[in-house]
Amino acid sequence: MTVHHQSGNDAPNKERIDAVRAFNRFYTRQIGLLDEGLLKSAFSLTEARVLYELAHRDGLTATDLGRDLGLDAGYVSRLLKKFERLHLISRSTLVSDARQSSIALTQAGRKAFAPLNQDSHDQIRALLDRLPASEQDRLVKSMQTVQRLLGENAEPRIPYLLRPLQIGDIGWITHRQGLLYAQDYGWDETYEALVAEILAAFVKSYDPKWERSWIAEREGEVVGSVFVVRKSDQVAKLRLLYVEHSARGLGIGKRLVEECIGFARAREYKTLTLWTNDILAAARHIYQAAGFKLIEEEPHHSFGKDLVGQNWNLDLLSSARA
Amino acid sequence: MTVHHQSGNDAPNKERIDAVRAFNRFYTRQIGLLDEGLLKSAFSLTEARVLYELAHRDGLTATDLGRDLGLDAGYVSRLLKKFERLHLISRSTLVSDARQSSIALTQAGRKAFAPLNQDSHDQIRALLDRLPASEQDRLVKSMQTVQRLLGENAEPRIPYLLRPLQIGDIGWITHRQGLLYAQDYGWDETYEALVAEILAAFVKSYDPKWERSWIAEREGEVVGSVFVVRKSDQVAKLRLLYVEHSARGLGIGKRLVEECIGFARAREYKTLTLWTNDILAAARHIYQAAGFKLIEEEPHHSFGKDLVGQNWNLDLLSSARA
DNA sequence: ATCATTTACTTGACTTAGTCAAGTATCTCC
DNA sequence: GGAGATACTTGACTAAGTCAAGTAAATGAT
Repeated sequence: MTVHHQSGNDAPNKERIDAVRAFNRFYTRQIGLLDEGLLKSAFSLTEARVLYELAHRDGLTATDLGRDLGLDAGYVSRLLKKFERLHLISRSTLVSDARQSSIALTQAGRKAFAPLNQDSHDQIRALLDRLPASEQDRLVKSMQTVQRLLGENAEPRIPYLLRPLQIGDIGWITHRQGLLYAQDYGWDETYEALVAEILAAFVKSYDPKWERSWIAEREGEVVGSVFVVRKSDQVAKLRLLYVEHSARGLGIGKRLVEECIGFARAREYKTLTLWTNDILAAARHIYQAAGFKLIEEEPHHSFGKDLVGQNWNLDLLSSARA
Repeated sequence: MTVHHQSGNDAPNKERIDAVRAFNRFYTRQIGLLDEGLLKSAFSLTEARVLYELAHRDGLTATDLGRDLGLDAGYVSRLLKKFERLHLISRSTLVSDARQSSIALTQAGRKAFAPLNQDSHDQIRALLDRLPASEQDRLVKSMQTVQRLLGENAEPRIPYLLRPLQIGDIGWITHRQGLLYAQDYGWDETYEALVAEILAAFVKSYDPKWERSWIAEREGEVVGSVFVVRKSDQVAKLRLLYVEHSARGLGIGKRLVEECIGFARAREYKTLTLWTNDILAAARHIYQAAGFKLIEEEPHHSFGKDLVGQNWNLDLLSSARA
């Protein structure tokens, strides 16, 4: 929870490295324990891993197996030969490449794999059973985070999605904005309080016909948000736009602002206005690109800093539609 | 972020089990990859693990090693014999038990272990280097969560600690209270908004001489909090007491209330008052035990529910000191 | 079209890491 | 003082995996 200003230095420090090493030792042992429980079967651990892959993916070749499980090619060859002898798999030479064949479990293969699979399933179930549901969720979430961060960094299928406000969001957004602006610009706790105040008022006086919020979610995590509130019949105000560092470059900020403009236009507001500070350069670029014009600037002392506040307006009547 | 009401059913569902199994497969491979990189050394993987243990812990016996690393006793015996032959370890029979001996790395042993250790360190460093610092932190945090949840559930050395408010806390507390009361009692988003409003006001008008907050932290995570605000010269008000489910039973609620009482007494308030709802039984027990008296009850409709609000007072002059 | 190179897989020969069971010395608990 | 447990050792063994050499097919450069 320590707030440290952005250092710009991403070098992994010793504590982090040691923590990862400690986890590796821990999990080596953990996997060892789980594997012990499965050793009574007729198959070795590696054989079971191969069967698992075959049961869950189609059209694998010997090379695929070796690569994905980290096995020696010769060893894979022998394993497959053994499986073939036991009629657990069938191979069909690929038409595209006569050297390779596509390997599939036979009916007998599936039957042999089933108890193995069940044992492993039961074992993990027993492991989870020791924890209450909320902790099970935390465990799974943490594992997925580890996997995503260490994995091939494949971009998620859906880069992000927008959804309306849910319970827990306004606290979360307050928390993140409070920390973010403290880290990036050294703002003090009064900014977080301001966010809390604005969001509390938004919920309390929420008028669904004239006001709206968008939460950007990525892989189940909130990575940005924006709010539109009614100032008058004619004027809507865009508030509290933010995007997490980790989700920048995906066009989320632009998209959020576009949603606001579209909503304001649909509700036939004449003007969309917003207040921001000149140091927030990334946001300013988005506003400018969307057609907002700077109306006035004024220095002020807030959040423990000397800042320059800016009011920007978008004329919804004259501005061209996207 | 889905809010589901407490089901009371902790049975691990299929998705969770599958997610854990997926993680195990992933990490088996991950460890395999890391191990490959270390195989050029003169020591086998298991030998390296044994050396690591010996380098980091004192007074180990052969049995300790076998148990902690999951190795066969005979195999450990042979490994140690080999290390002894190479003068990497020395054994000294325990005075308490002539069958066992305490094993320690010799100077030569440390020297042999150093490059292994460095390689492993460098490898993890390279792994982390691919991630920005913020993601490195998330990785480490997630790993620690996994380790804690799957580990021996050893109670942390320090069960919890109290600290003052920091940036990010009020948002976090709003988030957690919003979700907690939605899950447990079905309260709607207006409760979260109320929390946000109260906390925003607390920060904005904070008077350090007369007001205070306590955040309970456990293993780096916020697990509870309470606030005392000034109502008048004579009267202080305790607000927003909560403790996470995962941290209940540690006496944190009681301790937080005691801190409030101690503070109110030290500031020579005459009365400590609080408002709560009758369904919050756990909190009520704490207040009663601390000497609070129920002053009045009143039904009200808030947070989407019919509730019974209660005002409780503690007379700080007449009540006995703890 | 041809030939060198690479890739996919196979096979024989081998080693290593680990298991199992039987045995000795010592300790613990009645 | 003796039955049983524990800490380690040792001999006999084998499953698991490696390495290198080889074949057949595909690929890429001329």
